Amino acid sequence: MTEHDRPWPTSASAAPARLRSLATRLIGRNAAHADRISNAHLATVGATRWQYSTLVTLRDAGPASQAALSERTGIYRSDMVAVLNGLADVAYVERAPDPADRRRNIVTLTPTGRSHLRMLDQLVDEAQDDLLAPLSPAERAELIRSLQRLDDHHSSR
Amino acid sequence: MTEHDRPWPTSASAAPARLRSLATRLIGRNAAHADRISNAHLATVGATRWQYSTLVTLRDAGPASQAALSERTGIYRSDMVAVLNGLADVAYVERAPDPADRRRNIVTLTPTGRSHLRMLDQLVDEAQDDLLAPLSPAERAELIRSLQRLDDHHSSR
DNA sequence: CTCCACCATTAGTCCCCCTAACGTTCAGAT
DNA sequence: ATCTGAACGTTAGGGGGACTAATGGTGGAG
Repeated sequence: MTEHDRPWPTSASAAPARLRSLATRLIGRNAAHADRISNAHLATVGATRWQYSTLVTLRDAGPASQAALSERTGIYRSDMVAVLNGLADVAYVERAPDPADRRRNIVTLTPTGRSHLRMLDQLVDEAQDDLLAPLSPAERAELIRSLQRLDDHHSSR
Repeated sequence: MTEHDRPWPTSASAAPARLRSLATRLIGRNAAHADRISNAHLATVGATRWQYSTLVTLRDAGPASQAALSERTGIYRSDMVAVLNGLADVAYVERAPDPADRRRNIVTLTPTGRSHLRMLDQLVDEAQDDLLAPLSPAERAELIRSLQRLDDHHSSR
């Protein structure tokens, strides 16, 4: 109980065990690492994670409205506007009004955008490798599977 | 109604498989969940994660300077000032000048702060349980172990 | 004594998540 | 045919967390 009679450790710069084993804290810290790493890789060609998510979604699910892109990527529709502005400025994407519903824009991936995306795929793969470097392939798969289950559980609600 | 046959799928609100299996993305999304959950639990008694990290560090490693607390918690020295102001205002912590080095403040956990911390411990435990709900105990341990290895790897460098 | 390093503190930047509000357009009910 | 509610794209802005810069005070080494 009494600790007032002994001096405090002056060095010992490690976090206490209680903190080190907190899942909420570990995930937050690794998210910071992950952001730093993937931003660094994508920045080498002037791209961002938001742009990548959007382009991938267009390639995989085809042309879509901005609202659909928002929902699929998780990017807010307010922010999606700026992302698409950036992508349209360099012609990776085309925005055209939907003839069937004039509230909508139909966003389409251009051939230029598609080939640019292939480069981004590589950069993103490198980022995954950097982040997961300490883990074996089996451990990586297991980690991803667990994280997917957590995300599904908390997203569905 | 007259949906015709549009070339793009109108429903299908799920993210593409490529995105769903990206570790960098999964960690980021789960970090958002984790932040939301632990903030919600701690907010029930008006506490924050920064306060909790600081109090735990004081309990586990004893009184320390603000710089030491910064290094151990990962909270920036600039932000630590405000955290300690808040904790000192409610007397969970005491700040006293170090007689041996007058640049330093010696921060000490008060008895009141110690008992408050026991309540926070419970709230944080509940947050861990909420976050990891879909996983078995073994899976939780495995996940935490992997995340620790990732964090150690990226922090050391 | 001087120079450099460290300490606590203030102020402010940047990015990301999220809300609010607006005008437009659609669809369903009256 | 009109009214009402909702969805769409867009603009503007708040708020939190990570981080930088600059300052005044202090300590240690040469």
